[in-house]
Amino acid sequence: MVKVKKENQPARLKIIQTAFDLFHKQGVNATSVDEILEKSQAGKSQFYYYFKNKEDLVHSVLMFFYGQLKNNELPINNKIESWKDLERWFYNFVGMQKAMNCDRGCPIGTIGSELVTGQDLIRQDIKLIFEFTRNSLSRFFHGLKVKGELKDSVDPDVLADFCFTVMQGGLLVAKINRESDIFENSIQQALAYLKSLAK
Amino acid sequence: MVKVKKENQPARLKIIQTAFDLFHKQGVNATSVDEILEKSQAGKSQFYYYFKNKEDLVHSVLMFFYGQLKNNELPINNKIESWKDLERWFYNFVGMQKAMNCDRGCPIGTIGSELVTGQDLIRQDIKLIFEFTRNSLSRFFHGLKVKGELKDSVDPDVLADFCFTVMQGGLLVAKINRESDIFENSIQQALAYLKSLAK
Amino acid sequence: MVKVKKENQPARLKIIQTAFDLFHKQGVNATSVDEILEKSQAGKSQFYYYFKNKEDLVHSVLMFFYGQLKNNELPINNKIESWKDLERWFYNFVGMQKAMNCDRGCPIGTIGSELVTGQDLIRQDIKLIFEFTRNSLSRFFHGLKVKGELKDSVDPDVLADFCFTVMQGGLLVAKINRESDIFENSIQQALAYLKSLAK
Amino acid sequence: MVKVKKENQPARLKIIQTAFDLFHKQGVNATSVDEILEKSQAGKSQFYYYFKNKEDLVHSVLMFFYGQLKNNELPINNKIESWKDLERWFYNFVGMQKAMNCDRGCPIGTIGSELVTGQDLIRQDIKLIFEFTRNSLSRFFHGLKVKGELKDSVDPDVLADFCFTVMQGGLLVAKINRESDIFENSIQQALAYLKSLAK
DNA sequence: TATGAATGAGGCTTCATTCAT
DNA sequence: AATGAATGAAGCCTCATTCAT
Repeated sequence: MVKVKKENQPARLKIIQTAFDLFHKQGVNATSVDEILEKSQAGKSQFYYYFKNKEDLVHSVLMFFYGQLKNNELPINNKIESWKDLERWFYNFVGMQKAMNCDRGCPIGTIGSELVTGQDLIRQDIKLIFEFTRNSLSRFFHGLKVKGELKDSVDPDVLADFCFTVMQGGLLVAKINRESDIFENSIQQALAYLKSLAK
Repeated sequence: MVKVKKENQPARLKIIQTAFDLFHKQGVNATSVDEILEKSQAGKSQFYYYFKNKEDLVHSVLMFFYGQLKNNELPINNKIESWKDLERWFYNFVGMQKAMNCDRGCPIGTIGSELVTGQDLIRQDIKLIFEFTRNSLSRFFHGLKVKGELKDSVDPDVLADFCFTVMQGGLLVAKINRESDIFENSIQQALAYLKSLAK
Repeated sequence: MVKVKKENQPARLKIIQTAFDLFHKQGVNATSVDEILEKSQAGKSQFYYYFKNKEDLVHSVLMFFYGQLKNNELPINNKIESWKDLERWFYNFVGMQKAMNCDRGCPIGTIGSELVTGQDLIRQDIKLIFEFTRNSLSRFFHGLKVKGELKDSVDPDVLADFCFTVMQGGLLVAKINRESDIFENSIQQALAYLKSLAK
Repeated sequence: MVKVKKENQPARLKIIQTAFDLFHKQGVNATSVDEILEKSQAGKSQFYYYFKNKEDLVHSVLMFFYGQLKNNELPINNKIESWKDLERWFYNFVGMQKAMNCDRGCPIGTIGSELVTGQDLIRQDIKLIFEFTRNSLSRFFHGLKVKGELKDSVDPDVLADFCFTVMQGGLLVAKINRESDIFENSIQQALAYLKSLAK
């Protein structure tokens, strides 16, 4: 049987959560192990007890996020079952960003943006998370199609890609501009388009 | 007679170009001043003769890029005058990315993604570059509208925002995935939408 | 049981003692962290494990000195209880200086001389040390007065200030001249004056 | 015939005056050649045209000061001819220091405090300046003695040393404390003593 | 005289990581 | 399972000085 780690490792969890927040705020490269440990009130050697190295921490952070995503523990609606849900899905990102004064982008995209050739483990982690999200969208459009509520010509997966791209681009641009209007304009156009595909 | 300074500073130029390439490849934080100097074959203190500090270099890199952009010295078509041009504009990014094995994203977006609160100078630089690009798109849609070739309800600026967001999102996602299909799918949908707005 | 930390940090102590000696010899600004580490045989990063930065080291050095001063661990007699003690107190400085070929001044005054606006922590440290020394003198003169052995008109604190000033000036001038005769002449006059105040 | 340099070398003079001010404010070691040049609006190479190196600049600064001192171009009264003059001489230092918020000590003493073994040229320069000052005092006390206004037992040179020491000590302590009361108290005592030697 | 560009050593500090206990 | 101490490479930046013109 698998050990239930989380309950017995509060230090590990705290480190992961702190790291996630700092990575989100300032990226991986700008975040030192020391800063993570200081903010998570953990000792220097706890880190290397729980994680092989910094990259392993990034991996763990992503896996932790992925676990929360799958278990629906995040304030992201990945059960998209109606147009209303899709709208909510989009505007939820805007809302989260505004709640942070448009200071941050997508936590995963931020990490992904720093990827360089060779970081294949982390790349795979992010792809996994991205795919999960795209699948949520995909399922929605597939469902519409099955129900005959979408034009025959459209490919549900392609629509999911489109939504995902607008979301990522919007979050990045809003973070840079510290203003979400471009993001919101883009969402509005994307939704207008998608709805135009309804039958 | 006025001295033309830039032409007489090959070292400065070389540093900027090398830095631009390295920032594009691996981000600002992962690029050390030493690496830039080594790759640009410049002496250690040349750097601080020409630039106040690393941030000033980033600023200079962005201003250099902005200058090239304005002078049409980049392989980016910012004279968008037809739907064909718009398509080319979009697919140009795909092509550039593919030429680098989808190893990199937008050079400017990559720098922007690393921004943290307080880096206002660099933020302004990037906003300037982004605005210039959005203006190119905006002008095109404005032109269409003036000519009566666009539905009355649409706002040209909003369409520009939309295109820009798709471009940024697509570049980021393609870089992370090391594959451009999601980007291409998104472009395809974006173009389909935009053309649907034509009268 | 409470752990006694300082005893377990030989590296930290060694660094402080080495730094004190180098600061005394050549001042703070002329002493590099590297030199301190080399001479104290400590690894490069030991330093920043124990001290926040160079200024923190200066602070620690001064606090260490202050601790020694308070605990009477220095070859400075701060129990001045007789005119003989006062004489010894003065000539002790001459003796110490001569033992170093008049190569150095007051270790604390030397640090103080390099102070610039804004270095308030270190300034306070030095003021603390100076005050402690002036208090030793003050107590002596107060005692005399209480015993009726001092003219009524004199203020014991002012006499302490006077002694302290002569000491600081003498140490500085002797260091610069690499010769203590001016210092000794001044001590002689100071003592003559002070004794003339006795009843 | 000797060339009159000063009139023809405004840059050199400006550098020296700027350097003097910066050395006074923050010491020699904390003052970089670059800072001097920036503040004196001189080009990099003017410096090495006029001065062999930084040490030569310090030497030149001291010689410049010495020249001013000898020519009575400084707000320091070195014509001490009465007890009133002596008082003025002392309190003049207090006044100058207060005018700078007790931020600085003796410009020469500050440089002297940074001296290390081997800097013999500069040491000699400072000794020269100090001697000149002590001579001013000496002459006054000698004069008194000749006139029979001083007790027979006193040595005028020793009294000069005493005054000088109090002045140097006072300036240093006042700079460190950013307050001149200890200095003033010491002057008061010194004057009381000296006057007590009058016949 | 005067200039901007170049040099390279060395400054302070932070990094990710490992060791001994 | 956890600790503080240690490591050394590397980070950014400043220094005094010299060169070519």
